[in-house]
Amino acid sequence: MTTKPQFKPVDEQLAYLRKGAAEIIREEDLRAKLEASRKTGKPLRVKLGVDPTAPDLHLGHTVVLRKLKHFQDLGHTAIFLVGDFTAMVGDPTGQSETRPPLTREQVDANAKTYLEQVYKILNRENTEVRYNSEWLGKLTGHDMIHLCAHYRLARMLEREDFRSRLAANHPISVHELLYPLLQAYDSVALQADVELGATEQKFNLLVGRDIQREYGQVSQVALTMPILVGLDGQRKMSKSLGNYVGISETPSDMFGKLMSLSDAMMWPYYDLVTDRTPEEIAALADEVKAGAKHPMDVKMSLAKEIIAGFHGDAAAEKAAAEFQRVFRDRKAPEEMKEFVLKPQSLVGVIFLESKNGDILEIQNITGLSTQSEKWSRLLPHFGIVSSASEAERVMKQGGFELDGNTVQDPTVKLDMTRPASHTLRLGKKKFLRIVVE
RNA sequence: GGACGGGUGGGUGAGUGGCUAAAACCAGCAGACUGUAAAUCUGCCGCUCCUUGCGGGCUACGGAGGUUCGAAUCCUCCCCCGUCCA
Repeated sequence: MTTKPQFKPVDEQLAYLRKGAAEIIREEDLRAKLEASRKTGKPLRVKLGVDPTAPDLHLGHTVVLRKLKHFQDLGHTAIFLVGDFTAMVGDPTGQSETRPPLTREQVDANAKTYLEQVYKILNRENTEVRYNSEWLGKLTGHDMIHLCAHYRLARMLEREDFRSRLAANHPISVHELLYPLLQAYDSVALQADVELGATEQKFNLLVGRDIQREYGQVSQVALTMPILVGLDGQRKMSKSLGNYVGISETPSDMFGKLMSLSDAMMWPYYDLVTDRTPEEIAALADEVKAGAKHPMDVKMSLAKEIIAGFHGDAAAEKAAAEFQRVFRDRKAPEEMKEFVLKPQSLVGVIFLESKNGDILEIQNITGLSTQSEKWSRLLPHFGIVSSASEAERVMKQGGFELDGNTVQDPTVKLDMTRPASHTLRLGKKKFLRIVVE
């Protein structure tokens, strides 16, 4: 029953693995490893390490995860490494120079939510999940010194982050120098054949090659994936920049965000977050160029494809239809956040009940039917603006619609005397339904 | 340990006693135009109150005090960052 795993021909595997990759160091090494594994029937050990610091995954994270999945598809061992120990060091990518150390509980919780999301891409059964505290936590002072002795400061400072920070007179803490070494040691502990990472990880991956050699192992292959540019078309996709598409977002949110990509930007997305082959993508691009296809339609296909991967085909179709409805036909979406208003007796208190049952009690709001009440004060409670000032601003600028009519006067009243359903629109994308009972 | 430079709104970064809620740029938001694009144009862009006005109040320039009618700007102490010397 247990037959030796059958690996595809090496050339075929290589072609698949090369797709979308920024760099493979070195490709000959990878070929050699693939050949050896095919001969012995022993799968390659492919490592991808993450910091359990960002529990909300977005498309940017999936680029490299998809590559890990490719290895998995080919029968190799996907090792998903949770850097619970290194999270305390913080990869010095310059973005956030000082990170507060995470507690054990935070790390565990983050790792758990991380994994749940990762399994939307990786095959749960065939994924080896490891935590690097397993071995890093056991290193003695002696071990640490031994590890550090294998690397030179000058080489460490070659790293772009360090170099530029040094040049710009920005602080570098000594412990940050440890990060690449610890990550490299992970590869030793796991006996990794291949390590994946974004291009910004190149330096760290290469340190892994050196350190493995120092510890008497065959150096891993470093495979880097391009960084996915965010929705703004400028900077790397990241949550803090707000230019991201989260993989747990609703289909319609994802759709809207993906459609806001500029036409030029959709091609890298086709490359990095869909399963289309480079040939297919090139053909599509030609058709658009020749005018045979409308860019918007091609972009819609892109959005549908991405969403289908996370939510299924039906949900993707629905999101597409919804998009047409709201933005092409300029109608309100079918589903939106809904609040139920219940005037309480004669006193000036209103209970807002959201659809999912949470009840928000708003004190001192004397009801939209009275003189003094203002929309600008109410809107922040619905969570669609952050402050009353902001709400008032948006209203003043004509970005507020009540039942299809632009309303600029914040004191306009809502008829609370009889039950009704009101649709409210703020800006381009924010909709809300208010039901008066 | 010594000498020097620096810490300003989400970011970069002006501002050396009132005219500064704080230039400029970026990001963000709204409107127009569109294919919800992108680009462009216009406006907004701390919080809050109302009589929505070039209105009132509050908060804000690392922290705590102080000088002054008045401080991001001056003084004292503290914290943090960097450079050079050792």
